[in-house]
Amino acid sequence: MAMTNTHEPDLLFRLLLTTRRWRQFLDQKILSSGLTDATWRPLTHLLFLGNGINQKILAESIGISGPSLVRLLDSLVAKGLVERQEDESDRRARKLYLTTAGECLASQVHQATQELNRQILGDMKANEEQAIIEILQKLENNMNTYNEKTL
Amino acid sequence: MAMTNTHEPDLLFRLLLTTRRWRQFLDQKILSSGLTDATWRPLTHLLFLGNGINQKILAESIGISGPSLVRLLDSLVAKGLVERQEDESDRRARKLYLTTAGECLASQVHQATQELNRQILGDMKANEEQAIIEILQKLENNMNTYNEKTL
DNA sequence: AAAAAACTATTTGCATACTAATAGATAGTG
DNA sequence: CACTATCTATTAGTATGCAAATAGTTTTTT
Repeated sequence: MAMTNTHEPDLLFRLLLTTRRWRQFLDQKILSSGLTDATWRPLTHLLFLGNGINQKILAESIGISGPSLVRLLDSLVAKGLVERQEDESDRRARKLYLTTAGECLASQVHQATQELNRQILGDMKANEEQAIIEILQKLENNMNTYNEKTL
Repeated sequence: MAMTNTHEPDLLFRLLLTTRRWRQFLDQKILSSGLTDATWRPLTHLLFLGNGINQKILAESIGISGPSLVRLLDSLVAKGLVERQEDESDRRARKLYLTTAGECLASQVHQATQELNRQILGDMKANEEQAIIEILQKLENNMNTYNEKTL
């Protein structure tokens, strides 16, 4: 079946490749600073969301599911970077706290990622960046409406 | 340490979220057509690259590593959709072939993904799409030069 | 031709994501 | 009050990606 090749790589496939590449890039650089793989994101988000938040809140902020976060936190707790404390007012929940070491490392990692992101973004203009963000938002909206349409 | 929240989500994080979302969206729809998760991509790429190619070529086309492809192929072979045949001219390599069932399914899945992609892209203009592709290319370039600079 | 280097595919072990099912706690309703 | 809903976190099982190490085959070099 001699299929003539009209297989232009589509936009979404390119998005997948570049995003995966970027993630590996960032992970590789951060890893050399001592933290394993991508567990750095809970740290930096916790730094900015503030101590005492729920796991649920943190998971939403990172954009992963609850169960996915549990293992990352297990690892961070084992490293002495994060603590789980029982919530007196709601005994289902656990409040999250950065330890001193965790806070320090979170700050370092945040600086490092910001610096790397600046390198990757290069001389991108603010309006270019804004344009992409709007398009990404449009993609999200289209997926949402498609789901609603076919539920 | 009351950190005031200036934690605007950066572009690259948004890319990650939207791409993950899109991938899950596509997988969910394709899954309902019978194929598991994201093993559909080797099928469609094989359809367009043509029968008789190496695993290495296919892996590059999909943008994953060799070892990552092995398992996907194992699964596809077990389902009777793909065959591995020894290459007479190079006995290290294996040539890949779609079975009749595989070819049929690949074609169906390709149509389905194209249709879904159209839905997700919505009314996006060709120049908008081109703009993003160029920006993604720029990001790739910046990562490459950064790596060369710091090797 | 013999030795060294490179290449293709695989296996193994690890990291990270998901869903589904479970335990425990709270909230809402009759 | 009791019963049901729901919510938070966890565990278990599955899927997909990687890098490193291995086996077998070329290819290149000496």
